[in-house]
Amino acid sequence: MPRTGERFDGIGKLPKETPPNRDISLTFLKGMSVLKAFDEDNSHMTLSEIGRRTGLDPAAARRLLLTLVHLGYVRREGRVFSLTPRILVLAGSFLRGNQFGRVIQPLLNGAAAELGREVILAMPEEGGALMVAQSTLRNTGVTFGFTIGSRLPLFHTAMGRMLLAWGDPEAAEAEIATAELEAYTAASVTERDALRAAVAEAAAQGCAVVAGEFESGVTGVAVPVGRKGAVRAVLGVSDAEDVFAEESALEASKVVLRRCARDLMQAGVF
Amino acid sequence: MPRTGERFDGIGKLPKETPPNRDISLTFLKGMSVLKAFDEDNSHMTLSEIGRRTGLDPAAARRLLLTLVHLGYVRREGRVFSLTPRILVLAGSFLRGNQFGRVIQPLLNGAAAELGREVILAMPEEGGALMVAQSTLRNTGVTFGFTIGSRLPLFHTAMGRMLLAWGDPEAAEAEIATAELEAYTAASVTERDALRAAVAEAAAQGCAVVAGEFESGVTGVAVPVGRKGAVRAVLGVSDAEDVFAEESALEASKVVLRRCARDLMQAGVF
DNA sequence: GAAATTTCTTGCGATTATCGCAAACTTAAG
DNA sequence: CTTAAGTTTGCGATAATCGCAAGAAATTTC
Repeated sequence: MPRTGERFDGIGKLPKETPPNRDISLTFLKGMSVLKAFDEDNSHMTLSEIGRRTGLDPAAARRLLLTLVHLGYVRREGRVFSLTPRILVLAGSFLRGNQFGRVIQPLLNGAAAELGREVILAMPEEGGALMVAQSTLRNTGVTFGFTIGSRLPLFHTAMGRMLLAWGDPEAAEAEIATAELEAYTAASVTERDALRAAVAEAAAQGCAVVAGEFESGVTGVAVPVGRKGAVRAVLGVSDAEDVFAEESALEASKVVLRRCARDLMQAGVF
Repeated sequence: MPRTGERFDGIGKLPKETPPNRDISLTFLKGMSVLKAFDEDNSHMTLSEIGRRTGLDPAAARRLLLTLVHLGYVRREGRVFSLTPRILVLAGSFLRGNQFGRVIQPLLNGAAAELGREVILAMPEEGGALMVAQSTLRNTGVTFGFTIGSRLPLFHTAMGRMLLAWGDPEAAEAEIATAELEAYTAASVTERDALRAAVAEAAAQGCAVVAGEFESGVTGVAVPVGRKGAVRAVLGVSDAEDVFAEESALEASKVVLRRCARDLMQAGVF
């Protein structure tokens, strides 16, 4: 008998093992993969596109999609489907449920005011640093195009490297050893040993400074939030390289960010 | 035969009609209701709480929950479940997929710089105005505690009233006629006829001004984005009442917000 | 500290929701 | 106009899900 329908474990990920786990709902899994199929580069999709992206039968994809439409998370205009803002309600639940509005945001704003520079908070997330909040001071343009929910690369940003350095060492090593290294700029470090050294340096310093490896001419500074080995988040700022070339500016950033990190811990939100 | 398992249509919402719609996936529906069960006031829940909130059998709730844990959207610490930041990835997909980072945010910041005051963008969402973006200038403290994904009431905020006035008139009337009116402050208008008049006024003016009905001493100003009768969003600012008592400040806000609304339309994002 | 209560987990068989196919139908492309 | 691609619907086989109920594990109460 030809098994056409296969176990399912995410977008395009073909079933390798088949653990008959009765505690995981297959249908829900597939539904979520349909929701996940909408990303920055695929915000508007037709049914067959979604079917292809998720590896689902068009008929199945359609039913899950219609369920999402029914719930109001997806809109349908003719033959194209797209997310509605309702998805932000879920995000808002996370943000406000974790005191982002009342506790975290003011602390970020305070640090940003001191530094005169935008401060960003990111949390670890599957192969990246996930932006979860940013100060509402003045947008410097450096982080142009990035919003809450943006993912920053682990290897070539200060925030990413700090997460690696302050998290589980084994996980970091596994990441460094296996991930494919993409060069964003000419300055991007793409040798694994050099990356290990950079991460070790950040671990030793308790802060990471990365210059021009993600965007040319831009330097990032990041400090950890949480205990070493159990990092909960990172705080970071970025600005033109020559700004941080001055030692005092760099030092000031570290001091303020560290104090902010401590305040976040003391506020009990991390 | 005792029907114990019932059709399902959301949190706590008991099944009224039972359309055997083959195009809606029941399991997915339930799974999403588990996800939805996490909100601002219930960010950390135990299994049985979730079961109660969703009306699901504990066993079923558990399986759906474990599915979410498996996917990384929910974390489990002992017996309490809570959302992880991964939920923000979905939000980010919506935001960046709709040009929020690169187009909308700069326009908002521009308007905010002109006004020296935070500008908020909200979209219509089931009985409320959903905050989808805010300028990153300086937080005035007026919107303290509100973040992306926050829902503002329809009746007692300028943004909400503008949405009512510029959207489908029948829907607005239905809303006004049936919704229960909650008074946030002593100034809150709670008579339906008075609300109808206020909404009509906003429709006539093409902008809404609401003073102290949501927060005492705070006035909001809002203008629509989109065609009348087919509003896509609203732009708003708020500040202390006496600030807007001066006619020139009010006018300036309207002018800048309207220009921003026009730019948003021309940018093709709405 | 033991009993009582609530909560959580697991197994199971009945039920039924879901699946993929294939055919009908629609829209786009050549 | 013909061909191709995409979408919708029906259908029956299959397998996933369901609620229950019993057992285990906490938590609370006395």
